Amino acid sequence: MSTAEETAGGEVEPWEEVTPDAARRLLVAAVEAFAERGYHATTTRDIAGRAGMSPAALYIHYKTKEELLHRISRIGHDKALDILRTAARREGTATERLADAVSSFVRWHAGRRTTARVVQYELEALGPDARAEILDLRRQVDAEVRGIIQEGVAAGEFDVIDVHGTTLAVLSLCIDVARWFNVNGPRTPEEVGALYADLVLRMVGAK
Amino acid sequence: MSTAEETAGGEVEPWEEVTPDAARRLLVAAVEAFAERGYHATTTRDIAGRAGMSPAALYIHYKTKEELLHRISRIGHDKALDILRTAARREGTATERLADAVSSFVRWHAGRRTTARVVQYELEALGPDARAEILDLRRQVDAEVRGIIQEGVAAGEFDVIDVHGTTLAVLSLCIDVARWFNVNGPRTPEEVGALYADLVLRMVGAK
DNA sequence: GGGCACACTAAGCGCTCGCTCAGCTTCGGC
DNA sequence: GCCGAAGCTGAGCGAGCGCTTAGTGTGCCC
Repeated sequence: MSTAEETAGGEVEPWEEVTPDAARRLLVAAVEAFAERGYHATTTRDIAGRAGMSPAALYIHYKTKEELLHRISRIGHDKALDILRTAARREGTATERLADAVSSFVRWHAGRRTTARVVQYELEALGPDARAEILDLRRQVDAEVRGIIQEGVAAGEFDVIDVHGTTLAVLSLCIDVARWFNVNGPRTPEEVGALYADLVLRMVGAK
Repeated sequence: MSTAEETAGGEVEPWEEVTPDAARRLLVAAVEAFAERGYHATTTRDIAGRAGMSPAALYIHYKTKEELLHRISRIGHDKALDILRTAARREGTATERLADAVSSFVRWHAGRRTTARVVQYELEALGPDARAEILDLRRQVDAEVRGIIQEGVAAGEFDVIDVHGTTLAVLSLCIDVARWFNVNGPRTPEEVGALYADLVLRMVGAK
C-alpha cells in the first residue's frame, strides 16, 4: 500500500541499514502502524502481524515498543538533518541554497510522509532520555536553516527583521507538510517542493 | 497551570456555553489531558481525577470518552471558523483582511494552545461520523482563506500563481503554531500573530 | 417531613494491553 | 549424525483499560 510512496523520488530504499531482515520488517511495519493510528493506539500485536510474525518475535529484536519508536525517530532525524546539511553546504548563493534546502526537505516530508509523520509528531511518546537526544538533533536542524537565512541577510540577498522567528516559521511550514500531504491528492512531492521554495523565498524577501 | 494561558488575550472565558458546571469541569480537564498526552494515552480515570470526581461521574455527563473529544473538537472548530469569518467579512482591502485573519487566527492557536492542539491534531481519533462533520467545518475554514486570497488577486493586490496551494500553505503555517508554541517561551501570541501576518502578506506578494 | 429525582461514588466486569517464557524448529560446525 | 545457538511460536501473566451497576447522600416539591 505504501511501497510506492516509500520509494518515491528514486531515493535509495530506506531502512536498508537496519539488519537483520526480520528487524527491518518489524520496523517498517511499526512506521506504517504509528503513522496511521499513532504510537499509543498501535499495539505490538498489530506491528508483529503486519510483519507476518507472532507478537513474541518483536521482543527478540527490540527490548520494548518504545525502542522501535526511538530507532525510527533517530534514523528519520538523521536523514532530515542530512538533507538540510547537503543543501546548506553546497556551492551557490544563499537564495539558491535556501530554495534547495526547502524543496528537498519538503520533498522528503511529502514523498516519505508515513516516516515523517512518525518522526515529527510522535516525539512526546518517547521517554526523557530519548526525547533529549532527538531534541538535540532538532536544534541542529534549526541551526542549519537559520545559518542560511543569516548568510542571506549578511550578503544583502534577504530582507528579514526577525531571523529566529522566520526560521521557526519556515521549518514549521515544511514540517507540517507531513500532516496534510495526501499521496492520492492532486500534487506530487516535487510540485509541493517547488511551490514551497518559492513561498519561502518570498517570506525572506529574496530579490 | 494553564489557566493563565486559557484566558490570554482578554478573550471571553472559554467553554462558558458548556453546562452544567460539572460537565464543563470534565471537559476542561479532558482538553488539558488530551493536549498533554494525546487522546489515546489519556485515561478516563485521569480526566475524572483532574476534575476532582470519580471515574463513574464522567459517564453521567458524556456517553463515552470519544464524545468528550467530539464536543471539544466541534466547539474549537466553530470558534476558529468564527474568527476567520469575522476577519474575512469586515470592511477593508484584501490585504487588510488577510493580515487581520492571519494575526487573529495565529493569536488563537498560540494563546489557546492546549485547545488548538486537541482540535487540530486529534481528529483521527474520532469515529467516521464525527470526523466527517469536523472535516466539513475544515473545508469552510479553507474556503474563507481562499476567498480572501482570490479577491486580493482579482483586485490586483496580490501576486499568486497557485491560489489553492498557497491557501493550503497559509493555513498549514498558522495551524502548526499550536504544535511548537511555548507559553513560557520568548514570544507572546500577539508578537507571533504580527510576525505571521507580515510573512503571509509576503507569501501572497502583497504590495 | 416524606418521597423522589438527581448527582455522584465504590466496586468491579470483561477485555486487551505490553511483555514473558517454555518449547519447537532450523542450521552450521565437527 | 549429534549439538548448541539462534529465531520464532503458542500460551498466558499481571496490569490497567473503558465502562456499568448498585447504592448513597442531598436538596426540592408538596
